[in-house]
Amino acid sequence: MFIDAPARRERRRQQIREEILHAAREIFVRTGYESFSIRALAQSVGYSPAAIYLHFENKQQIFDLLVEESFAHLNNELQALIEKPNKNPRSQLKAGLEFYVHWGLKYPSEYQVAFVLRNPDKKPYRTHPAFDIARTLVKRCLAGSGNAPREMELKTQALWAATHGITSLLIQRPNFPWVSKKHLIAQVIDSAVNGAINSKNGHRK
Amino acid sequence: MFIDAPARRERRRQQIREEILHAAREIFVRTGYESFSIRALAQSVGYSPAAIYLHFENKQQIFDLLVEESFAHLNNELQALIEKPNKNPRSQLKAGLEFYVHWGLKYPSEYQVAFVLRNPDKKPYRTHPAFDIARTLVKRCLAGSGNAPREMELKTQALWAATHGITSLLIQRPNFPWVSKKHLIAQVIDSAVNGAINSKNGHRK
DNA sequence: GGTGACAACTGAACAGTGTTCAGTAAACTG
DNA sequence: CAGTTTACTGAACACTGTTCAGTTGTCACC
Repeated sequence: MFIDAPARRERRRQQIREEILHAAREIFVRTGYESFSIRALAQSVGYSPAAIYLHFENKQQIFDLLVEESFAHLNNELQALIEKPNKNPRSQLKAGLEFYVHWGLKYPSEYQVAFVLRNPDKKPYRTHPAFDIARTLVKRCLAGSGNAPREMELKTQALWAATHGITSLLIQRPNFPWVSKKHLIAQVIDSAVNGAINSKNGHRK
Repeated sequence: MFIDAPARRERRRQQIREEILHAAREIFVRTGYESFSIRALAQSVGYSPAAIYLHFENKQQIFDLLVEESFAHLNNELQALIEKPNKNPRSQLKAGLEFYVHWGLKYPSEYQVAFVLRNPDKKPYRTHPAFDIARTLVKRCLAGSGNAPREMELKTQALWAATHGITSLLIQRPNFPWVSKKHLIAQVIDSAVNGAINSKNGHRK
């Protein structure tokens, strides 16, 4: 034998975990997190409901894993976006924020679970990688401007708040008579960025 | 008899409805909407769960009524605030938005039910009175500036988005390491307002 | 005062939900 | 082959929102 049975079993376990998660994601995006049920998940993978709990702690953990995976993708794409060197920091920041909004609209269920559902005091608090990226972008914009770290953090948080606001509203209220989603996103982000980063070379129209 | 029995009964019914709603609000604000249950409500007013359905259509309707009532209060207070004539429109707008945020933080459960929960396509869409107030404030600020109605609407929506963003984040993530809630609210609102209303007499520090 | 109509209310049930646990069956180990 | 470990299930628990047949109490009319 080249691989011992314990390792073989562990591999098999991992395989099943992923199979369950895969099915979970399918149900999750198809029916939304609100009607996602362990029983439906179990049935879709051909297990009894109890079997799910041999592989996962509880329903919340499954949500967390799905969301984490999705946000890892967002993170990668954002990272790639900000590594393009030919753009100035300011428009890179804007592009990043706009990308964030569109990503949220593309994966509304993930976004909702991540940001909209109650998040009780679990964990000391892990900041989202996307937020870290925003912070470095802000720092780039404000490099050599004499801004204190505290102030940069404040501005990053303000940027996030505004961006989150338009994202979550567009997700939650798709049928509100928005005058123009595209212009609205641009308006929110432009205002927030202008308010955070003094537009030395900004020109008001 | 001065009052006929049907009217007497109807009055009694109304009284009970209000008693139930009162108890519902108490549970609602104490335990949050997530753990609000018809059964708990029934027990707290000394009825069987089924009795609740003689007075209300379903759980959602009870939520709706509670939220509506709360927002009516917000609306009144906002209305009073904008009728103070001694302030210029711009700072009135800011004050209104700040008031909105603080109101949301004061009544987080109501705010969540109103804005955070899925709102499927029911009704053609009733805009919130608070939003209407925001619109008139924006119009006041931009009076005689040559802004088209569409543009004013866009700016109002953008203001709302940013304000909602900071409100909902502070509600959902009370334990995030916010650098300063007070400054953060101010930063978000200032940026949004500056971005929406050209600051003729605005001075950057 | 007796009787029928109607309103208010309840007990029990239905169809769900997340989660646990004793017990079984299969797989691996010595 | 016996014994241990692992994977899994059936059934149950404690909930949830909601419905409905049946019971009680109140009122109006004869």
